[in-house]
Amino acid sequence: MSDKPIRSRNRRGEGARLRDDLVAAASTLLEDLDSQEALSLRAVARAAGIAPQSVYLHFADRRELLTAVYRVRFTELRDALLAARDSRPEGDAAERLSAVCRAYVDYGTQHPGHYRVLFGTAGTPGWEPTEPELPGLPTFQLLTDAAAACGSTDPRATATCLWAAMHGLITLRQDRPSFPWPPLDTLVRTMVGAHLAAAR
Amino acid sequence: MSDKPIRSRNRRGEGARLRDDLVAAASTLLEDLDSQEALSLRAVARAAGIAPQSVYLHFADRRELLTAVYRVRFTELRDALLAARDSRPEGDAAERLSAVCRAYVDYGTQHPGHYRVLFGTAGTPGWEPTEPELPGLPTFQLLTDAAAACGSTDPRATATCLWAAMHGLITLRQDRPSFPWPPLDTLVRTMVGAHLAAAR
DNA sequence: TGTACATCAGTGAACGCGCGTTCACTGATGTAC
DNA sequence: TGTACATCAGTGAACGCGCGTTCACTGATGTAC
Repeated sequence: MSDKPIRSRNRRGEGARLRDDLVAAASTLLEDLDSQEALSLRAVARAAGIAPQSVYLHFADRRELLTAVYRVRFTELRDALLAARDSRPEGDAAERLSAVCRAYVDYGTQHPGHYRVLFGTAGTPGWEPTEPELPGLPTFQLLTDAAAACGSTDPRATATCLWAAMHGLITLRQDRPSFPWPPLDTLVRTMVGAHLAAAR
Repeated sequence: MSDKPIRSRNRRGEGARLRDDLVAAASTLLEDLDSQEALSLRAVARAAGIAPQSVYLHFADRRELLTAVYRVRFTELRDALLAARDSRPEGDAAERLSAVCRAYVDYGTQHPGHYRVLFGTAGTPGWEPTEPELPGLPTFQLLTDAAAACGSTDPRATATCLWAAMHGLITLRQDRPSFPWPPLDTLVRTMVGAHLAAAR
C-alpha cells in the first residue's frame, strides 16, 4: 500500500527516461478508467513513483501528457490496420475490407482503455476542432479505399457507416456488458457483408 | 452572476415539486456536459437555487438523482421510436425500419446531452450489470421485429449491427465535429439500405 | 375562535478529500580550469 | 590531478478549488383541541 515505490533518480543526461515512464504509467492507468478525464496527473505521478510536480519537468500541463499518450495509441492502431490490409493479396477486395474491419474491432475490444483514449467521449486531447490537421484522416482513407475496391457506389459513405458501426459495437459492448451480445464474429461478418451486398 | 436565484420555498405539502425541479435542472446541465460523471450535485443545487444539502431531501445520493434523469430520458426515446414505427402502414416493412432508425438517429443528434445520459461512456447510473432487469431490451425488440419483417436471416444480428452503427454515428459526429461528415440522410440511408440489400 | 404543537421545507456551518499548479529548494554529477 | 562551479533531476511545502456528504438547526404553516 506504499505510495512511494522505489525509484532511483535518473543519471545526469538521462532525465528524459522519466517522460517515457510517465506515458507508460498513464497508459496503464487509462486501461482501467472510463475516460481520459478521469485520469489525474497526481495518480500518474504516484504510479511512476515521483512527486506530482515532477510531471512538469516534461509536460507543460496535464493535457500535454494526455496528448503524448494519444500519439502512441494512434500509431499503434494505424500499424495494426496497415498490417491487416497488407496481410491479404491485392486481388481479393472483399477479404481485404473484412480483414481491416476485423483488425479495427479487435484492437477496440482487446484494448478498450487504449481505444477510449483515441475515440472516447470527451474528444481528443491536443487535437481541437480548430486544428487544421486531422491525424485520423489518412488512416480513414485506408477504409475508403478498401470500400471503393469492393465496388461501393459511394465509398466515403460506406466507409463512414462501417467506421460508425465498428465504433458503436466496440463502445456499446464495453459499456453495456449485460446486453445479450451475439458473437463478435457474427456481428463483423454481418456488418461488412451488408455493405458488400449493397455494393454488388 | 448571482448563484442565489430567487426561489420561494414550496408550500407545505408541495415539497415534491423540488424533486421535479432538480431533475429538470440536472437535465439542462447535462445537455452541455460530456458525461454524467461531470455533473456535480452542487451544480444542480446551484441551478435550482437551493442549498446543496437540500438535494438529500429527495434523493439518497448523487447516483439516485442521475437515475431519475435516466428514467425520464428513456421514456422519451422509447416514445419517439414507437411513434415512428406507428407512423407507417404495417405493410411496408422497409419503410418502417427506416423510420425507426431515422427517429433514433434524430433523437441522438438533436439531443446529444440527453442521448449521452442514456448511452454514455460511464454506463447507466442505477442499472448495474448485476441488475437482472434490462430496461432497454423491450425497446431493442422493436428494432429486431422491424428487421425480421424485412426478411433478415438473423434479425438479432441485424438489429444489433444497426443499433451499433446508429450509436457510433451519433457519438462520433458529436465528439469529432471536424471530421468531414457526409449528410446524415445519406448515412442513414446507406446503413439501412445495406442491411436491406443483404436481407433480400 | 384562539392557541399550542407537530410537521414540513428547507438552511448554516462544517468535514475531509483529491485535484492542478506554483515556488523555492536540494543534492548528486559532470566539466572547465 | 584537484577543485570550483554550473547543470541536471528531481523534491518539500503550500495555494485555492470544488466536490459529496453529515449534523444540527430554523421558521413558516397546517391541524387538533
